[in-house]
Amino acid sequence: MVSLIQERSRDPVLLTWYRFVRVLRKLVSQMDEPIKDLNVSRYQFDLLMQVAFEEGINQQTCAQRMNVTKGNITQHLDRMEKQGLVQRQKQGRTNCLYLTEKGTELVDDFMPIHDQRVKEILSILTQEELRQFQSILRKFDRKLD
Amino acid sequence: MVSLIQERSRDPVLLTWYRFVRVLRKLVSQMDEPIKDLNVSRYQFDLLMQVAFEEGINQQTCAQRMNVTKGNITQHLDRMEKQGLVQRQKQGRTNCLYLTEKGTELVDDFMPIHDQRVKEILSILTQEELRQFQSILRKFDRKLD
DNA sequence: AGTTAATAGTTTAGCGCTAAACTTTCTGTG
DNA sequence: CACAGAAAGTTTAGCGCTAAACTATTAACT
Repeated sequence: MVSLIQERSRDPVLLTWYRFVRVLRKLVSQMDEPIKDLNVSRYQFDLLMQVAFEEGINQQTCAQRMNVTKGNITQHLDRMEKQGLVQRQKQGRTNCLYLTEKGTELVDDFMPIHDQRVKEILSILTQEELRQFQSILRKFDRKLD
Repeated sequence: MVSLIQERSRDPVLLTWYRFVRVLRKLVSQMDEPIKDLNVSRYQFDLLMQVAFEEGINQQTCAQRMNVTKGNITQHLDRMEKQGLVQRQKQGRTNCLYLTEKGTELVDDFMPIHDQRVKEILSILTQEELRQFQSILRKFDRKLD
């Protein structure tokens, strides 16, 4: 048994998988750092960006675009509404979402920092590697539907 | 402002980032599926694999190898010990971890299925792409320390 | 119009994870 | 030897996420 497990631990495909999981965890936590200072998480910021991109968007659409459940959106909005970043406007059964002034300010201030951070991390790849990376991700993306 | 945001939404580097985050979420949830049937999560299974790989390993080492906090390991072990999959053996201030019979059985039964699943997902990449992917991940891995 | 379906949102229980404060045990140095 | 500090584990508060059951509104069909 032991030898089987040790053999397994040298399998390049499995090693790639574990590295993938590990790298993502690191990447995401790196991304979170600068946002913590503003008392807004990366997830909340992404949500804010959705609303900034399309004012009046509803929660369902947000959930679909961010690939999360609508329950999750509800929870984040609860907190963000309390923080005065965003507003729900009930229209029948749907909620239309709008940025408050404070929310708009935060997006304006932080978007460049956020983007800079992403680019800084991805800048370790060459043009060619970035192209390869995109193509690989697209493949996964298509496969996993 | 709107035009700036819309311009941003076409930036290839940012698009790559968002795709990366999205793809990982999908990949991880795919990986979880077959494990759910056995009442063991992927994380618990990975932990089980650590113990199988090195019987008598301690929690701290597990935490380091899995890139998680030791508090997290404590929590998982609590549940897994209740399920009778693993045993703690206190030795001074450290806990030595051992698989129970049930735990060993689960590893034996499930390891091939788990590995098959990983390989199936990664098999959409060509040899060349897998090589590229590994090299890209290694770069991130080194950068993020 | 009245009943059935689907759709939007909320709630709740629970897993996964962290950070930070807290025991307990082990060094190491004067 | 004693006492400071490091190291291993535990606890707790809290965020991020899901699934599933729930409410409320709208659509659709006869």
